[in-house]
Amino acid sequence: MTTVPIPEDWPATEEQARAVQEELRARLVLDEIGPPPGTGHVTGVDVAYDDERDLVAAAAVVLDAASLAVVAEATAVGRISFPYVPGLLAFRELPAVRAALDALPCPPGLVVCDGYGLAHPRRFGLAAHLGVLTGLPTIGVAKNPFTFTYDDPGAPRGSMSPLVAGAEEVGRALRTRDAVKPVFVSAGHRVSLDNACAHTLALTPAYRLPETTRRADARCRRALREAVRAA
DNA sequence: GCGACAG
DNA sequence: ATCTTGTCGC
Repeated sequence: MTTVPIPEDWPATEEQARAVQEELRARLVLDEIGPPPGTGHVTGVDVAYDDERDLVAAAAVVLDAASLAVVAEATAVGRISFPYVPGLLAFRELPAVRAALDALPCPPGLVVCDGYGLAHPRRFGLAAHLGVLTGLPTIGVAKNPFTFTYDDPGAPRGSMSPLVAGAEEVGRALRTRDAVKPVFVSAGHRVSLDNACAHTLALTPAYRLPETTRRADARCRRALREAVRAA
């Protein structure tokens, strides 16, 4: 387990945070397909909080993309860097996520975020932001449609429908298990939406949520309990 | 102005 | 995200 550093230039206000998003958005790479599913590494990242004690814990869990076996993992614990504000989630989660990724003993490959990438008010959600900061290929898989709309996909696993903002397709509602509520996939950095959906299906052989996020969620919660116990 | 709103 | 009991089902 490592410690989370809060960057010196981290925004202190929502105003500054929004300005950072507008600026970094220009560096987002959207013309790459990304790595093919089932090869190399796939890494899940997630964060847990204890607002009372001002504690944050993040985990990065690396899976072998073919077998979905855990290859490596790392955790980071520190202080909360930003409040939760819809549209500014990245400023709350990124310092901890980056610290966990930096502590990994091997390359993460594709990174799967718990949240959105392009599907965002300014088209620069958590996954897009993480991708620009690290250069890594990233995608976002969220549990809720946020402010976007969609038509319910067909019942069979693999069915999908566009997640839209007005007339723009910002992501996709993807059914990962038969007749179970869909997940909401969006491209992050250097990965196409089609490929992001293919990866999500490859990561959901048994549950609604990707194995990457399930593993990372369990791991960061444990790291948080241990940090609370020690504090 | 009011309500909704990833995690 | 987090607070929380039982309960239905494989």
